[in-house]
Amino acid sequence: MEEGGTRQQILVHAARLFGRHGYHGTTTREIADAVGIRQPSLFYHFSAKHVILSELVDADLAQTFGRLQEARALDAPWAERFHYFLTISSHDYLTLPYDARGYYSDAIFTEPEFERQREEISRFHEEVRALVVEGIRAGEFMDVDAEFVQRAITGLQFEGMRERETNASAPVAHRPLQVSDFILRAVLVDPFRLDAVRAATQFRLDGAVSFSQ
Amino acid sequence: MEEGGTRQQILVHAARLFGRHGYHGTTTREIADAVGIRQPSLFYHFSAKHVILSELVDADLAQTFGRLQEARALDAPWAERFHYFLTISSHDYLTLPYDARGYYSDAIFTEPEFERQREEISRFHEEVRALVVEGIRAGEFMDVDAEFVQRAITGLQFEGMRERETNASAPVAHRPLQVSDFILRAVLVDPFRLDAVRAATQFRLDGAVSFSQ
DNA sequence: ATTATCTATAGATCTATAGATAATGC
DNA sequence: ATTATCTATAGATCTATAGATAATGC
Repeated sequence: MEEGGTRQQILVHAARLFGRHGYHGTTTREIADAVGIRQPSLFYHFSAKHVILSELVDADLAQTFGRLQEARALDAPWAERFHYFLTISSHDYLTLPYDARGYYSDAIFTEPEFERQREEISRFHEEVRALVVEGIRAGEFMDVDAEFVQRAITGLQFEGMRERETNASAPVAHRPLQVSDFILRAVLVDPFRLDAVRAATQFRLDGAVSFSQ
Repeated sequence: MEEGGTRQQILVHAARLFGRHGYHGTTTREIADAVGIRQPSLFYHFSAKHVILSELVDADLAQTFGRLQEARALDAPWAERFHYFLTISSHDYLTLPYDARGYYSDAIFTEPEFERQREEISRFHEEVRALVVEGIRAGEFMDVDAEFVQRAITGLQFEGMRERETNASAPVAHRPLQVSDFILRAVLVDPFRLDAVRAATQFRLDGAVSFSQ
């Protein structure tokens, strides 16, 4: 085997290009040029163009699902679990070698070849909403519309990703905490709990990841 | 003259298709089919495909810029001006005959033929950030990162738009207030001011537009 | 004459396949 | 023999133009 080299380069460059110009706005020739091979050579590594995007999305979803379960399993108030999930998942995709999420903003998942991804994304959103509902039931969150909050998270994370693409010099180090702080402050029954909640997340991440803020 | 009919239909259907499949994911044939004319007949009304998107974006930007200036000119605390702007502009694009914003999510504005739009969007974002900074200076808003807030707004509004497309039965009537409430609560130094701020917006809109909430 | 459509098609892509070629490993 | 590339190209688009046609208005 000893793959890695070219195959990984294709994924990295495809992710960047899909993020910048959309799936349909990126040609297989452009990806190949970026990698430094001829266009047909792509098809030795991937059977079709859509398989490249599928693989990127699958990897991203698997990681994010894992983070969600990790956060849910914490023995802590729902606000802390939610804040932790938002911080760690934002951090994840801001530090990936390629930019996930950039390609989510394309309205690509309406197409039949991405049906599986569409279903998984929808299952993921369901689980995020369930987390919000737990917080509401526990009396920690306002009686917000869970779907709205889930959409707000998606919107914020997409924008965070886009920033990374459009503004290379952006100080992304404290973005993950900004995302989670922003959302928690908007939903907490007692917004002044935020400092303590953030401190708990920072404590959990200490050693593993370091944030400036 | 007596245009209107076909030309307007092209704009409406193109907007819907661009929103659903992206600019590059939509062909001129699909637009024409939706309108009920042959593909080349599009070019009698628009000199090129990109002119259709340009016109849609221009109309949307002009309206939103107008709303921003209307809000800035209010004789009221910055929190109220900001809340009013967010509510009215969200309401605008949720009630348009076609879905603006859907096509913003495509990473289309990196292409040279949309340079003017890119510049105007960037000028618009600058003005939004300026509004946030005024609120911070006045001591009404937390010392948040204005760029982050501006991006949060963009993200939330994109998602609101996407909801409209993917979920036809969604109760969008109260979405505008949800967007503005969510953001204000996240940035207000005193989150408990929100009820009064929202009431001021509702009073301003009374008669003009009606919200359920 | 003007307006709005149509058919036919040029010319430029774009994805994917076929089959050759070179390098490496047994 | 296997792995990874290449050249050449088929076949399917996709945008846009050329020029014909029908309907309306003077």
